[in-house]
Amino acid sequence: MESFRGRFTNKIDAKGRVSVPAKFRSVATAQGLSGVICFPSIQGQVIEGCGPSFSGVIEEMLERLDPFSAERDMLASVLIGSSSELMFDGDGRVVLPEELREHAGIKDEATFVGLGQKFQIWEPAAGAAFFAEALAKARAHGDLLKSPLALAGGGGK
Amino acid sequence: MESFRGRFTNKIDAKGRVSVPAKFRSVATAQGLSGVICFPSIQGQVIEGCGPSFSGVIEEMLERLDPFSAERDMLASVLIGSSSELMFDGDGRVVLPEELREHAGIKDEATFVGLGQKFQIWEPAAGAAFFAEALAKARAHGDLLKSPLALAGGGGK
DNA sequence: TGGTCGCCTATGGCAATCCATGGAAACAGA
DNA sequence: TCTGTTTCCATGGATTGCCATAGGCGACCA
Repeated sequence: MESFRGRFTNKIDAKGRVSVPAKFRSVATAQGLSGVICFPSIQGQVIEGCGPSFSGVIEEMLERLDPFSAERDMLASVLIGSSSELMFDGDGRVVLPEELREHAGIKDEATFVGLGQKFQIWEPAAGAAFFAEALAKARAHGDLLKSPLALAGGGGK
Repeated sequence: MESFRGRFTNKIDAKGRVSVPAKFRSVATAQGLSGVICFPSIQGQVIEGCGPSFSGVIEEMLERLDPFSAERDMLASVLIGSSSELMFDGDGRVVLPEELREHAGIKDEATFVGLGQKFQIWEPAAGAAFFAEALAKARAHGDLLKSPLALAGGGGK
C-alpha cells in the first residue's frame, strides 16, 4: 500500500487554507477519500493526519479497550472527538481548523512530514527541531536500525 | 535476488537530473518499482538508496511498533520523512532533491556505489576518499567475515 | 582477425504539464 | 445585510515527459 513519504513545507493563506502536498493527496484518494483526517497529536504540539485506512485502524484499537474505561474515553475524545475530516477543495487545499492550528502553534506555514500510514503537520521551526532530535537519537541508537538492515541483507522478498 | 553492484560516476544536469546506472535500474525494476528510494545516510555525508524490497523491510519493522509511540514517530520521521521515492523518467534518470544533494555535498557529478541490497550516492571525491579508507579498514576487519560453511557445519575444515 | 553495423546508455535541450498560491466571486448562516 | 465559508479562476514557477545526439560496447560478417 502506498504510504505518506517525504517532507514538504507549504504556505497558509489568510483564510487558513493550505495545499496538501500532491503526493499525500494521491495516497489519500487511493484509499477512497478526497480528503484527510486530522487530529491533535497525543505526543506533543503537532497535528497528525491520515487517510481513511489508518483511521479505521485507530477505531479498531479503541474498540479493543474497555468501552467504559476512563482511558478509552480520553483517547477517543482526542483521536475521534477532536478529529476533523478535511476535504480537498478543487485545487487540493484544506482548511486547517483554528483549534488544530493553535495546538501546533501554526501561523502562516506548515510542514508536512510523511510517517508511513500517517503523517504530521508541524510549525516549520518546531518540525525542524523535532527532526534534529530524532536524527540524533537515531544515530545514538543505531542498534535499533540494525534489525531491518540485517533482515534485508539475509532475507529478501 | 539481484543486487546493486559496481561503481559508476554520472553527471548531473542543470535541473538536478542524473542517470541511474542501467544495472541499478534493472535491479529496482525487477523488484517491482520503476524508481528508487533515497534518503540521507544517518552515518555521514552521503545519500543512500535502495529498491522497494529493502524499503519494505523498513516499513514492516516500523509497523511492528505501536503506531502512537514516540519511538515509532521518531524513527519514521528519519527513515520515511526524510526519504524520497525517485521515479525514473523515460530515459532512466531521476531528480536528486536539493536537500539530498546538499547533504552529500553533490554538485554536478555523482558516484553510485553498489552495496548489495542498497547503494550509496557520493560526491565523487568524497566517495574516492571513503573507498580508500574502507579498503584499509576492510583489511583490518576481514576476520569479521565468517564462512557460512563453518557456521552451518559447526566446525571448520 | 579485422571491420562494420547496430543497440544500449548517457546526456542535453525543449515543450507541455502539474502544482502551489493568491485573489475574486458565489454562497450560506446568522 | 453582514460575516464567514466555499467554489472558481488566474498565474508564475517548478517539474515531468519527450525527442535528439553522441559515444561505447558487443555482435555479426567478411
